[in-house]
Amino acid sequence: MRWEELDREHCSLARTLSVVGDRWTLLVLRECFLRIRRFEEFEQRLGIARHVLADRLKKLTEAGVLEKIPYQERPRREEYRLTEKGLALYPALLALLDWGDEYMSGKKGPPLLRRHKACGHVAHAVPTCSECGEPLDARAMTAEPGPGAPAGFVVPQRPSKSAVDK
Amino acid sequence: MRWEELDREHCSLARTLSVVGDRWTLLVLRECFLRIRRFEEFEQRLGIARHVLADRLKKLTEAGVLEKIPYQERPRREEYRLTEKGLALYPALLALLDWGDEYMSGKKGPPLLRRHKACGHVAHAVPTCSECGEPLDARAMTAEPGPGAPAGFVVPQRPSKSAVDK
DNA sequence: CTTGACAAGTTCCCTTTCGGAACCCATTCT
DNA sequence: AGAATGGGTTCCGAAAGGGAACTTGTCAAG
Repeated sequence: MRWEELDREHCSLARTLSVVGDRWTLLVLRECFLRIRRFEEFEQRLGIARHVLADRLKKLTEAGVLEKIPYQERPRREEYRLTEKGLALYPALLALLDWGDEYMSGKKGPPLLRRHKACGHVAHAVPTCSECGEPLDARAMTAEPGPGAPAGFVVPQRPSKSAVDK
Repeated sequence: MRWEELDREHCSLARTLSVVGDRWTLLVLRECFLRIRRFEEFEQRLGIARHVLADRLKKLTEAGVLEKIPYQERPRREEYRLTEKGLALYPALLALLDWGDEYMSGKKGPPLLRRHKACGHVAHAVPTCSECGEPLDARAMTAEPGPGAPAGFVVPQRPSKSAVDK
């Protein structure tokens, strides 16, 4: 399977990854959420090769995650800003960040803390059920085919037949 | 910046991406959460080149996200299972999945629905504040240096100086 | 008028990684 | 003995990435 085929997969994760599932893309988005908007700023902060940066910004723009907004004419210069679609990636970034804080920090602890403006506490994100509000974990959900499922789609429900689930 | 340098970055997102920030790795993890555990199963379901799969499984195992568990001796065969550290990636996968459902589904809607066992409803994840329980979005948080911050670390707080924030 | 600076790319070359297919190896089945 | 099974490794050509130099449009300084 190639990159270009990913977005035709019948899987929302695969489709998401066709947009953001790349080495640099999520780091570019991290910068966007930190209010970085200009080509040179991205380049200097990330140490990314310029043509790779140009490619990622172009793809993110085409995907509707970023938009180019002119901030001056003559010479025309544009900066990149998150769209609504891009802002909606925040929960995903936050979840990855929280995992890194928890499992990848050194002895000293996480390098960056996030404080919830509304309550004033240093906080992390807890995924909760949109319907009942209870916290969710890996085993709290079951999968089932949805309206966009291809014909004959099967959701694997059990471990490999000869394996005994612990 | 190269791959190998990513895990030395003072950023939890970069460190997380040094483990899972690759084209295939998150798809391998998707399969893990669907209870796929064996080399051949991963290969057939993903259509990934075998040596790339071997490499990703090795790296995930070394990172402590998966562990190899023997399911038979003579010949010795092992399968890959999520560790606690791996299971803790569920919120991140779920957030990416939900974003894909929302923004990348075709007209027909998402291909796979997730039902919350506890309440019985089809649901998605809502990130909420660990301290006050309110839902979080992109602008609800501020960043500040934490205990693991490098000396002289600066959190960008404002847009580029000449830009007017909309 | 020429030179320089700036921002945002683009081009070039060389190295690394990937996709696809073939091959390997220990063990069991027929 | 020969084929099958599971989990890899090896090889090749193609694609992507790293790094540096070059381009373009415009203004400001000398």
